[in-house]
Amino acid sequence: MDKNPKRAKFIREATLLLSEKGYKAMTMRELASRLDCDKSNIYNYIASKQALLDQLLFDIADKFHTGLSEIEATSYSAIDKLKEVIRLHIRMTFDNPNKMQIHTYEWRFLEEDRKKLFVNRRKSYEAKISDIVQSGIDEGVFKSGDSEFLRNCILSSIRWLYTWNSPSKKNANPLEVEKNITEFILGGIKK
Amino acid sequence: MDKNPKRAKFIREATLLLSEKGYKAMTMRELASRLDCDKSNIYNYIASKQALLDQLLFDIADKFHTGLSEIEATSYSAIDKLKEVIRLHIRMTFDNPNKMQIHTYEWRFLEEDRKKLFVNRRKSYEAKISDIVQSGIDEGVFKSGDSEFLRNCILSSIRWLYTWNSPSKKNANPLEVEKNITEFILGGIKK
DNA sequence: GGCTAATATAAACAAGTGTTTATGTAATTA
DNA sequence: TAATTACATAAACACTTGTTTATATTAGCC
Repeated sequence: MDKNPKRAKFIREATLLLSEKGYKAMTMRELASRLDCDKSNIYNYIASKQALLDQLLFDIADKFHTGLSEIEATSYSAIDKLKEVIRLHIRMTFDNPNKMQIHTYEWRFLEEDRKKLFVNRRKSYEAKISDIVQSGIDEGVFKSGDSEFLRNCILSSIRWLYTWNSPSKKNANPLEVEKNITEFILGGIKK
Repeated sequence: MDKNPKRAKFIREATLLLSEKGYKAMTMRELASRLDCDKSNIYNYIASKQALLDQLLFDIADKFHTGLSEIEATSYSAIDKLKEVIRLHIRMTFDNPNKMQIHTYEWRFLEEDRKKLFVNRRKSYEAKISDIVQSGIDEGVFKSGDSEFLRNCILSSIRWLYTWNSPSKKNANPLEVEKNITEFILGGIKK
């Protein structure tokens, strides 16, 4: 993945610690001790603590955006597009729950300008999903309602997944989870 | 509410700042400047920053627990109990979105022992809701599935509400939101 | 081997943190 | 009026933070 294996290990450990402690509570000293090196050594790999957060957050955001672009480029129906969005989010979560946690919790600690950029991109991302929902309503396959409101319900239904650590998770594969969450979102829990 | 109006203002402002910045990023100095007083003055109202977080978190947790106890004490059907749980969460969110945000984000900054206690109580709270879902499945009114998994989907569908600040919120009253979210959880979005 | 770049170390810095102390003033109560 | 309580202020303390500097060591390459 990364040319440099030491740098890769650094990124891995930093991501882990960042998700464990949160940006403000994570210290360069603790990160260093996990990497068995001196704190000053970290700056061989990254310019600053803030740069680390920045890189991590925009990396994930980019993945979401390209993922959604691919979905938008298809000629799928609204319902199938939405299913693909659900799949995208679940895949990302299974791939790296820690990064997902960082993505949802830690963006507020970005520098002001970058934070604005991040929030704007997220807004535009979410707006596109609202559009999919809206077109589903227009097509008559989704119940009528505020598409923004529904989109929040939908994305929120998936967001908890990165916290999932119960015994029942062991037997869970992404495909099955995909099926179950899609069923919840589309049909609810009532028989 | 509070006998002491100054103390009440302090609590209000502290809650606000805590939800804005997060526990680690909130400083006693900034809190003081918002209250137009010296930092040392704060300690007339609260023993420590940690005590403030602690009080806030366990206050909300207690409200959830007593709320749920009242629901459990009824002879309602599973579906009506669940509806009441949804109502409880939405009411709490409308009453104080900032406190709700703190409740979901900031518990990890509790001292080790109190954190354990908090997490255990939350687990037991959530287990009770799983039980309601499970009994709904047993009664045959809910689709079959992992009750823990479904409970997470359900609670998550509501959790985003405290972030709600779009224009469409202005015309929203809790009752209507209650109806819409309940509809989403029970019946999904598909027609 | 010699050179360049990557990595390691230890010490220091400047800024910020929660909290305490000591001292004062205003308000309330007796 | 006197005594007690509530509130205010300024200075200091002890500690932690991210980051830099200067220097040493190692590794890869010609």
